[in-house]
Amino acid sequence: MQLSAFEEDFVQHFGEMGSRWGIARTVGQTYAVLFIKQDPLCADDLVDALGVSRSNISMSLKELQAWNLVRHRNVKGDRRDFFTTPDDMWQIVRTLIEERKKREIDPTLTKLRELQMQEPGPENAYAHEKVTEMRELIEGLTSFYDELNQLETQRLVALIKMGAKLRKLVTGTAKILPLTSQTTTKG
Amino acid sequence: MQLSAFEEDFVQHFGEMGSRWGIARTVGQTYAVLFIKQDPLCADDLVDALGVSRSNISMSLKELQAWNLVRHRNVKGDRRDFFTTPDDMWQIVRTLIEERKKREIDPTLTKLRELQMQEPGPENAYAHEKVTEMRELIEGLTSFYDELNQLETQRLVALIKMGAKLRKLVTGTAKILPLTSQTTTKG
DNA sequence: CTGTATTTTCAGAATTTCCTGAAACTTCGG
DNA sequence: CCGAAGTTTCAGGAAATTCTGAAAATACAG
Repeated sequence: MQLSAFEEDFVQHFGEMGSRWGIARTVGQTYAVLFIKQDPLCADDLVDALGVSRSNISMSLKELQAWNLVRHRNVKGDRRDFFTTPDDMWQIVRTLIEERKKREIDPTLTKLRELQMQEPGPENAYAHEKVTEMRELIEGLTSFYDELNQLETQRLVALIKMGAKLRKLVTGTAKILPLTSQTTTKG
Repeated sequence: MQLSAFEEDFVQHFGEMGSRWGIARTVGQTYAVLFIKQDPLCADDLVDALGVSRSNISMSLKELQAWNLVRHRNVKGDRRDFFTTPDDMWQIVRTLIEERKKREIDPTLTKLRELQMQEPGPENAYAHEKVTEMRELIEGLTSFYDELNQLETQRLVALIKMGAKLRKLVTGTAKILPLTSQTTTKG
């Protein structure tokens, strides 16, 4: 399972970006190989393509499976496990955002809510207020995300393709949404 | 510059989340202290509050400044530098997204475009196609982001506050956007 | 220019994260 | 039940990242 120069370049990039994306080098490369190759691959194909240890591939695949980013396919008459990436790229985008939200945002939201339960002594009045402000902002953003996420992919694609029209639509909604809720936007 | 138990809890959380957010522990904590304290603080206040070295604070502040997440304020009659976080939380959100886009998405978009410049040999036909698919998806998403980002904060807040209404609005737009562009949504 | 207060730099120590190889485990045909 | 093919686990080594302390740089009053 040798990679062409073209594929190699693509795969290397995913390895290098790994640390910025919060995943290990090999995890990124493993995903990249599965993405760019049409046929399902088994673990040994990946060892061969990436030149890393068998156990590293095993753990990387496990992590990708935990993130729902690879699929497991049994090939009849072959005992080995074969893997691919899901075909629907939009599903991949949804999964990525969902997983990042789970890891990067939800724990903080939980902590902020927990902090807010406490009765603030007078010394913490300001801090308490800032925690509220941050919590409300994050809650607003995540509800917005939840709304978008509920749209079927077709509509989401349409919305995203709107481009410049979107701004006009929202601006044109001024009558429906005349910014009356300014009491809460003290910033 | 002692922190109250409440503040300490908040600051610790930002330290712990740091690695998930792709920033160093001290950078996260430094930001958290500046965020939760009303008055501008100098480097020594931060050393005191966090119990880390002076040089670590210096580098963390430098990094936060590079990200435009802290402001630098000169206090008259005091030679030291004082720092705060910007008041407008929405500006902070915009900055965070912008910086992450710059670090996590733009390099990949550049790489995908670069790969696409190459004439694909027949062996790379599939890979070339997948690169195109990924590039188009990312370009679509980033244009959508650019559109939202051009909205003034007030309108953005209004949009985000719409909640459930948003879905109806977009769905109601079906006549304006009757999903005619299905030729491109082969997924 | 000198002396003092403050900030920055950077080599290497400390810590964390990632990867490997050996061993254990699982699955399945015979 | 045995053996072979395949997979997973995990302790410890390798690599990368973060932090520290000492020294250098900067800023400024006198």
